Amino acid sequence: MTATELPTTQWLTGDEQLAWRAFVQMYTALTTRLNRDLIDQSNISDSDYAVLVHLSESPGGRRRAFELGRAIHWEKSRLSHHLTRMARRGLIQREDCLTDARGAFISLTATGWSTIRLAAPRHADSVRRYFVDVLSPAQRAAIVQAGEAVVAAVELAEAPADTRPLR
Amino acid sequence: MTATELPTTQWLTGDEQLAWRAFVQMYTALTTRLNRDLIDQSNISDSDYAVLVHLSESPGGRRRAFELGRAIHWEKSRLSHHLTRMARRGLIQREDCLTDARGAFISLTATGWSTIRLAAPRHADSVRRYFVDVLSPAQRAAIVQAGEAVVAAVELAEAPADTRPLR
DNA sequence: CACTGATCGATGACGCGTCAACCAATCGTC
DNA sequence: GACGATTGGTTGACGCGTCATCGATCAGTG
Repeated sequence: MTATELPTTQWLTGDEQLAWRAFVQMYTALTTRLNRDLIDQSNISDSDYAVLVHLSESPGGRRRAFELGRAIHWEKSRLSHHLTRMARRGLIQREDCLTDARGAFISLTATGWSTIRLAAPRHADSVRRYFVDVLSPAQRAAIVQAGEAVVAAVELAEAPADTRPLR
Repeated sequence: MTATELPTTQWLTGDEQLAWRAFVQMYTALTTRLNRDLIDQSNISDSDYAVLVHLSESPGGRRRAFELGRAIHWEKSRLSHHLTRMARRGLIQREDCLTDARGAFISLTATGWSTIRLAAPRHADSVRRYFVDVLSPAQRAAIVQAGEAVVAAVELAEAPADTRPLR
């Protein structure tokens, strides 16, 4: 939802602004639409989806909470809250970890399994419909490269100063 | 935050998946980072920023609430809630509309003005640093075109069925 | 003028995400 | 093996976004 820049304030040049606005519009349209499809078709949010997919690809549909958190880049408190809500809806359950008494395993319930199995292909259809199918191979390639460059720039900024090359 | 697809479940082909994941990673990295910069540097969220920018570019720093909502694509209830919070922080204020007794004008306060004037150039720097400067002109052009295609596809799905071409 | 329907906006309830604080267990070091 | 630091995880408070509902006003029609 980051700010739609508006044309009259030229903090960015015309070209730069055009690209930035296109990008913002693209991802807002895309994410709101995909989330809407997910809710309408499968009654889960995109956050639920991320958790379910990751668990469904873990051995036994089961994984340590902290691993899950790392995999989907959520902080532990957000994860804990969300798991509580998903458990309440019967999608996942918590289990004790025998080898580390602090830890918890998160595992899919039968409901969780059937939910993700129904949701995944529908979601893939949506992704194809609004994204993959409307882009040329060249455009997709450009996005892959752009993604690498942007992620690298952001990670550079996030690295602590002493591990970062001078500039 | 829409779901990170994971490699082992091939609902999308390798190439498709690559592009989709690159896109998701790009916008999550970008939006969280930009929002963080905005909060750290200017003590406002990206939502605040969108409102402030739009008002600052309206005549007299003043605009009808519903126009504001349309411009930034917010539903009226979200807007109303957010304006309440921004008013509480002294960034904006509500004024009566003389020509339409239902309506409200939203206007920047002095604090709102100074906030956006400080925030905008810093935000532009961030956009340049993480996005504009790391992309080639060709990549930017590809993003502009991709954005148009995606937005068109989404809007097509959102148009009511009877205004939509058969397929 | 009266009626109907649409529009502008606010509100309450509720799920979500962040922050700060906390507890318990584990690891590293001496 | 004791002790401080780190790690895994939960909780409560609070701001945010969505939904449903509501009140008030306006516009169009007869």
